[in-house]
Amino acid sequence: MQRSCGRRIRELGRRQGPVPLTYLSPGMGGDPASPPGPESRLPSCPLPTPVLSFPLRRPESQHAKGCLMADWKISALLAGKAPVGETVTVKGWVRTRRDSKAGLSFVAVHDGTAFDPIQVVAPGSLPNYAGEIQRLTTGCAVVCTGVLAASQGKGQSVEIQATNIEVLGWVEDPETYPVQPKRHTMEYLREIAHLRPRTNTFGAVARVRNCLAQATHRFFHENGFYWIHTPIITTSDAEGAGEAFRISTLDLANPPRTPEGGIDWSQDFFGREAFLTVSGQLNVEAFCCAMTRVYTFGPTFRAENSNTSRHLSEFWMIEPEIAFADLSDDADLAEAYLKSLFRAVLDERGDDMAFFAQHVEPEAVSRLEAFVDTSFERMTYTEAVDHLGKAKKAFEFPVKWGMDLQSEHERYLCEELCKRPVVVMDYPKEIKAFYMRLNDDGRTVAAMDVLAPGIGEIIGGSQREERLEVLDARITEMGLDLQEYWWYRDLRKYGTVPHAGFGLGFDRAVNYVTGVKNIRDVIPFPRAPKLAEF
RNA sequence: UCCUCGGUAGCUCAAUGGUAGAGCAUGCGGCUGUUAACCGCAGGGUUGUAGGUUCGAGUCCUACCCGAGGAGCCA
Repeated sequence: MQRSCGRRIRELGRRQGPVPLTYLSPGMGGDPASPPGPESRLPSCPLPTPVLSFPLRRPESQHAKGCLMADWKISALLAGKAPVGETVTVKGWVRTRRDSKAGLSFVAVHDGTAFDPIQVVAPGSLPNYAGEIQRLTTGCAVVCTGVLAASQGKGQSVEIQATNIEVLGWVEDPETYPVQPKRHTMEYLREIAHLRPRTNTFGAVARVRNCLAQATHRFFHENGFYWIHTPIITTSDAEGAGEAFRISTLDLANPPRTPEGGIDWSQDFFGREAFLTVSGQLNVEAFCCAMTRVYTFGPTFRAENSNTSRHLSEFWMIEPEIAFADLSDDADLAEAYLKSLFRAVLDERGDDMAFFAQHVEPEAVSRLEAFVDTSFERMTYTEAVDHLGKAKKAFEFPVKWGMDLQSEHERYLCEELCKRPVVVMDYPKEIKAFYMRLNDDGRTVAAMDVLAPGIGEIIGGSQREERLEVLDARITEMGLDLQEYWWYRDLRKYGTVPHAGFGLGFDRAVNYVTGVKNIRDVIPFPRAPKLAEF
């Protein structure tokens, strides 16, 4: 069933015709326009080589050149991609060293390509054994060459019988090297954000995060979406999505003034006030109303003084937008997308997920498996309020129609009442943004929140108001300036169509998948109030 | 930003208002195809910061800084 990349590209080029509102899972391939079957499956191209070198070199080609060694990814060696007896070289960092005075040392080396390190057996006969090998400590950078062998000990299938170990980088003061081969708290690791990628926990988080990002692009690509690079800098601060960071090149100590005494922004870099984006949605709607299926995936900035385990000042958001679609289509998309993400992690990062299940969150794997197999519960806001009113649980805040749901209410719905992800739809218009489509009842809008057990609101979305006169009324009603939205309103003047979309907090998705509780521990270098050291 | 709890060795944590300690890590020695190895010895401290109460403060009080949990804002 393996197919060449070239043939696959030709086949993709042939695809035409309508794309129905059904969603494929990444890796499953398949053309929705044709009946499902083996022929429609398009396996993704296998990664071409287990070696780490770039440009890519296969071990065989090196042999052909008379070279006896090749650089291997540790993940490939642990996966049995190299034959026992092969001479291999790995490059990485020491996790632990255990000595045997009988004349050998065991060095666990990791290179970030897999959760597990590989065991390098260093015999006492190495010329630098006493001088260097026995001085190796956690964190040293090494190049190890030797013969791949079936392990004599327990705990690993293969190991490297070293014939040469070169130490490239020493740890200059092992006593104060912050990463020790022991359990560290996440709070401590956060203070050494430049070194925490070397820990097994954060390495696993980084690989899972990458897997989710790749799976995101794969899902949208395979379903006919275009990735739109919406701007980071915006001149609109009235998007209703929270406080924005101002950007300016004016001299803060001595800014130009208007006659009235205010700051004269017309002399600033962009000739007007400018901010970091709080959402790419409004911009991506312009491309949606031209290209049908689009999405953004990039950083987003909020200047809120939020000190919680769920908020960052700089975070990554994914915002798909689909034309000729309503709220129900939007919910379908959210469900298909989330399931494809989690399926990818289960398929591709079993080693890391096993670690999370063992040490971080016992349910990490089982709840993802359940997630991809069960459909989301769906209910209207009005039904949700009903359920909450009948709940035997005592809430700190009373439930009343018209009020926004509190965290405790959302948790009850998905964790206790339904025990699965829940999509709550059709909220009172007073508590939602101006661009959400007014329902026929006149008092609710076509908004939805996806609530996931253990993480809360992971997706917020809506059908957009495509009727100009209704949109204008909502903008005015909420005290906003019509003129500020002139180009957004143009989209309704010229060939308007029903469309919908949502925003997924990417970092929150990583929280959910890994079971890591704090959002500051699933992003490489977190930014939050009073936190921008690295 | 609000409420609650916390900050002691490189890390994780003990210590009734009365001599600051353990495990791990590090160094040295011992032992072993080891598995966060194990055994022995050693070094390692302005108890978050600044004040205050007291004969005496890690411990009590005040302010500030930092962290955690919860809340608000939201993704």
